[in-house]
Amino acid sequence: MLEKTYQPAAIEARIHEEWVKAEAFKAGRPERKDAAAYAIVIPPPNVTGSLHMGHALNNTLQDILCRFERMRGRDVLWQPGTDHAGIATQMVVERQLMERQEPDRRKLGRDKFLERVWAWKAESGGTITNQLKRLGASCDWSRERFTMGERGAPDDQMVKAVTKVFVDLYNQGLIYKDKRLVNWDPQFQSAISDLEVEAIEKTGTFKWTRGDTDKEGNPVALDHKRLAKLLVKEPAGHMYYFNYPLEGAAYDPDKPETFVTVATTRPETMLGDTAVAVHPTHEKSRYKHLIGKRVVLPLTGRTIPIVGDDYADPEKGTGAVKITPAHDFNDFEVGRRHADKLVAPINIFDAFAKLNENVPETYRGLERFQARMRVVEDLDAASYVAKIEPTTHTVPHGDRSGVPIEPWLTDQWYVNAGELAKAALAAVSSGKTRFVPERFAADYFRWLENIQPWCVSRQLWWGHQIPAWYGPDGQVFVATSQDEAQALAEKHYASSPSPRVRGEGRGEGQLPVSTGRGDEVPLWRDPDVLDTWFSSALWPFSTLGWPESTPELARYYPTSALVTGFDIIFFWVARMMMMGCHFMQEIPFHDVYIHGLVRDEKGQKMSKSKGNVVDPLKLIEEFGADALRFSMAAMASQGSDVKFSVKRIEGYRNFATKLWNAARFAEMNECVRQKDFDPAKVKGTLNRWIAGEVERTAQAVTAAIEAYKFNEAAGAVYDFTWGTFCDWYLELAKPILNGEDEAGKAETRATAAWALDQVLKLLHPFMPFITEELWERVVEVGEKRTSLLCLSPWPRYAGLADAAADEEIGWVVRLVSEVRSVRSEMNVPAGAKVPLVLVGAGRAVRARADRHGDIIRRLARIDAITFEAAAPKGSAQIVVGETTAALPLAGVIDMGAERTRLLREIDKAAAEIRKIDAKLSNQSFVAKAPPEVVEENRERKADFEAVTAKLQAALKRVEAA
RNA sequence: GGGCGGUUAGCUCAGCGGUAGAGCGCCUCGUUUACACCGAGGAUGUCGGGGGUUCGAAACCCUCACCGCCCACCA
Repeated sequence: MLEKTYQPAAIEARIHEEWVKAEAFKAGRPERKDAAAYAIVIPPPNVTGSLHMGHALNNTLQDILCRFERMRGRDVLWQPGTDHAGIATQMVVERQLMERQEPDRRKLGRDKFLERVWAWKAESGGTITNQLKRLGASCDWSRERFTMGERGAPDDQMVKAVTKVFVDLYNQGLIYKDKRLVNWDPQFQSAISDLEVEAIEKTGTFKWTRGDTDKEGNPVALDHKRLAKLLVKEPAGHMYYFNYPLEGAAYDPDKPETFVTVATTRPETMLGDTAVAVHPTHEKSRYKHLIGKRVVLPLTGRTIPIVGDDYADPEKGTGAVKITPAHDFNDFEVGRRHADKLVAPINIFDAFAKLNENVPETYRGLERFQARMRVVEDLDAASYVAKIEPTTHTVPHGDRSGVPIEPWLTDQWYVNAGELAKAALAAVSSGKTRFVPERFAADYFRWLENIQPWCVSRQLWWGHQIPAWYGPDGQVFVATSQDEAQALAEKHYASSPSPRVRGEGRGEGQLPVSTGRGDEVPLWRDPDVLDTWFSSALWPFSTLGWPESTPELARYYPTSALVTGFDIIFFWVARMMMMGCHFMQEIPFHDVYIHGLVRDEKGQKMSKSKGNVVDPLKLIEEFGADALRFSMAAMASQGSDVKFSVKRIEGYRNFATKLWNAARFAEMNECVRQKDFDPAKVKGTLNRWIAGEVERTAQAVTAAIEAYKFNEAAGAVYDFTWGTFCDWYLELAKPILNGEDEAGKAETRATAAWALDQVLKLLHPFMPFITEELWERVVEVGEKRTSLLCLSPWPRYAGLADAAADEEIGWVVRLVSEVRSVRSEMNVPAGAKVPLVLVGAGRAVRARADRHGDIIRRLARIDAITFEAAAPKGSAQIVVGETTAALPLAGVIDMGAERTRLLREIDKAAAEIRKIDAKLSNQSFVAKAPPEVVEENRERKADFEAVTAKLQAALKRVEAA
């Protein structure tokens, strides 16, 4: 006997055990070896992370697809795994060191530090996969992969994949080392990619202009103290105007012909200026006559040229722009164009963004915003500051560190993304890979079409170390292993003169390499690691065994679908497309389904700092995994964000209980499954009707999942389960199940059991635990069922719909509903049984009423049904299609109220008729609208007219009484 | 600056050319043996504003307003 309510906690754990024991989710189950394959690779969560609502949404949707396809008989691989998440994980461990007051990573050294990270991974690495299991994720857990492979195993296949991709791309000229400006994160002291930069808007408040006077007319000096205070609090948000004196002119701030004014939001960078640019030809370019002259760069003693360059916009700032090639992306390009006239870019910062030895001694070692203050003060002291204005501008910040990034000139490794993007673009424009919803393809195109070289080296320790070794002369040897690098180096140095040792290299793990001339040179390995997304980009094929050519790769690649959030289309989807197309010569997936973000009730992004994070595990504990999953599916309408709602989850918990009780009802009424039950062969009207409804629902759910319309699929199965199966079918079945007609009872029991099974199946992708439990516990001809629901076939029916049954049950439902409605409106006590008179019923209606008399009596709380030619006096009257039903309630109800009610009904019908008439009397509607629409309107009008006639008759009776 | 999305019942959202919907909340009633995590009934909308296309617009087009997101060289 089933308990009264569904208790998820214990059941979920046990059901999960059963799935595992049966290896239900294992890809390549022998009985499916001839079935079509269906594969999804999981977006690998951070290995040391824990489940958040975004994961819950993402994995629920994937699991719905996988379970659905598995039930449709396909050989499903849902490939699980985790990501090493370079920066994020390294940050966590560094913070741990700090909190425990242990030596920082630099003091610890690389090896010891990495040991700590691996230890942390070992400690917390299982958390998220266990949480995914709690959610019910039907991954093939035996195939779990980690982007970094096994610890200390350079031969690990996941590591080999990364190394091979790097080496191959290098040998193909698609990876190269370059000295150019990168986004430097001074917090991590690492380069980051363009995508990891977030533009944050800043607005200042400080305002000062040379020549300002106070009330007494005295000039107001720049308040250094106030400025300094402000700069500490908010370093950005101001535009500074500086005068650069013309070389040879006697500088006078009051004589504009003696200087050029430049504007900047980053004053400290002036120490690295190598030019001033003005527009060479534009009519509004007020400085163009100065091209070729030089200005004295204050504070430095250097002079720099004024160059003509289109980049200088006469409409912006002062029309003259200072050029700092080492610290600004545009300036770098300008500097490059005028390299013949300029000194080399002057790098003024070190890795911490403190001023380095390239600036005058007095500024060295200053942190960049202190430097900003000092520079402004010193410039002002010499009257070079023209004005300071508050401005609103966007300042690039590191998305993880949260500090302003500094464009910095360094050597980094780059992937020629422009080249790789070609195939990735073609795959989507040709339709081989499809975005759902389609509009996300536009973002994908826009980004890939304008893609910049991808900086893949990171100055971190946690990650795949770049497989490049350097000789003392800086010669690079890119190789899949140290041995191979040594061999390359030996070959190289055997044929070229012994390199002179330049500097001492970067000193790590130096390897001796024989030159073949009896001496040795040291090799050292590049200490940098690869961007985490570099290894994630290989995920669809690395997890399947690449670079080996494995059976899994042959069977499951390209994968069927990818399910992910829009926030990582660029980071991940586009890069998988690039790498997949390049290395596999084949797209990594056919469909990319993009879902939204999970937000809090107010629509805010969930974040730890806001404290509005909801823990899905808590929700699972409180409401069950099924309720959480169902609410995710029901709220996941295509392309829109999901606003989390506890009420909603609670509602679906109630839904689970409802289902549970429907099963309980079936059990109590001995609705036992019959082995060879055929829904096409049932005789009873009610049973024929529910069979048709099952078919319709199965088709709707199937179509919706196929179209990735998860909310529609969830809605269809919800409505059917609650609104059709529970509210009507089971209620209508009660009189039969309690009745004397043994044959009808037997058929209804069998049909109810069958229909419940279909509900369990249709619901299983959404609510796997409760459905699997009920599948097992509702007995089959007295014996326990041993099959698993998750592997049982998906409902596929055709031809069960029966129009006559639909019509008849529809009539019963409407009659019952109307009677209930009138009773309620007329304040008939809920417990009172009243008689029902069917007025002027023909043979067909009589037969119907006889067939379903028990049902009508029970559900509408009627004591007797009789047939009369006219409604008895003092009746409430109801029009149901062609039938007029009367409730003789003289003395019980207020006939005045009944009159009002009828008038209201008549008004409603009249309003509808007016609307339809307006259409039908419109010539062009009749002429131009599709005939079936016109016909439909005519029918509707006729129906309303018939109803009105009956209502009028009813009204007459009431008024006569 | 460019682009995308949103604005529908008190709240959260579906619907996206042919009769305005759901869940929650609200009101009334209910010990009817599956379920009060329930049942029955009910109220509630000039579908953001303004134009247009169409026989017909919540839906398509234009425009405005507001909200959100993404991209963009911090003069």
